[in-house]
Amino acid sequence: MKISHRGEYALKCLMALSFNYGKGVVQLRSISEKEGIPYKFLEQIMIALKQGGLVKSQKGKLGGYQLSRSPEEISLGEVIRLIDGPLAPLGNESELKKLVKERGRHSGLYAVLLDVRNACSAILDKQSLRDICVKTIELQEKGTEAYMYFI
Amino acid sequence: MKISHRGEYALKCLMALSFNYGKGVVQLRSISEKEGIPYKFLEQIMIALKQGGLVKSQKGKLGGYQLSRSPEEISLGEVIRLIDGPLAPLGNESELKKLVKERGRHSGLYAVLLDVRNACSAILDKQSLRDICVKTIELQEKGTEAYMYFI
DNA sequence: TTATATCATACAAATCCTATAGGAATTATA
DNA sequence: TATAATTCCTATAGGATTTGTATGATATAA
Ligand code: FES
Ligand code: FES
Repeated sequence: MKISHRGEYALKCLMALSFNYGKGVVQLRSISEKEGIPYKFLEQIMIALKQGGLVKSQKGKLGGYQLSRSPEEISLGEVIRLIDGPLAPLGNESELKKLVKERGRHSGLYAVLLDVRNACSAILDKQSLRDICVKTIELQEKGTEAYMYFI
Repeated sequence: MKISHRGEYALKCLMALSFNYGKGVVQLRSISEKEGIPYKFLEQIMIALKQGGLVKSQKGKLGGYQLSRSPEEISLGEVIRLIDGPLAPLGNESELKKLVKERGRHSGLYAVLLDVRNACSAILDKQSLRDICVKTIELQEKGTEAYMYFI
């Protein structure tokens, strides 16, 4: 698995929406500027996130985006799969399983790669956007409020 | 991390050399045909593996390649790093560590990505080429000898 | 001398990624 | 109603990366 710029932008943007969950919509312009993400590029990413059911939008003036579920119901794994594909170093879970079962000349190799994909999934499917918020806040120095986004 | 065709070819080729360790050199033509790897592409990959110190070559007629260390002294991690770069979903270990320590707006996110890279490294740096040989043989049906390469 | 292999570089083709552009549709507000 | 601000949608350019081919040089066993 590899996280592209596109994927990193998506994650950062969703973190911004997580910090603002329950406070209405946030506009892309604001996120784009704060995170240094090219505006028109971000627009495309958000369309994908919307089609994937992670965010919902409000059109028109004063429109914007918000999470469509609470941050604790969205895992990192779900985001990364949506934007950058399977969480495996090669192929995907079922493909790797098949290669192992075929018992070919490299089944041992694929078995280890399947272990890797399972280890990655175990972490990324467990960590929710909310967990990341908490972790980030914990990592801040006491007294700093760098994690505050748009309030 | 993502394993490219190039990386997969390298791993398969090194497995062939592992199964033949101690029996002299193996020629690329043979590996290329058996594994379905484009011959001239494989040549390039082998040069990289040689420069990385994983294999040594014998030139001229009856030449070929062999592992420069025993299969148990070469880890999957070392191979993948050499061909496809760092074992992290984003950047590399020291870069991720730095991003976490900076305590920026996304330190929590990078902390989890560092966990992922650590999980991947833990597996791939531990598994040696010999381990893969053993695993592959174990996965074969009794009586089959599909793992036998060039004997 | 010949056949066969590695070594090295250059380059072509295809694919993927990043980013930009232009405009349509929608909505709040003056 | 007019205007401004925003999401929505598609096309496409440019660049980077990956994959593979071509050509020839060099080394060595027979
Ligand atoms: S980071 Fe690629 S599968 Fe784990
Ligand atoms: S497979 Fe990409 S870092 Fe684990």
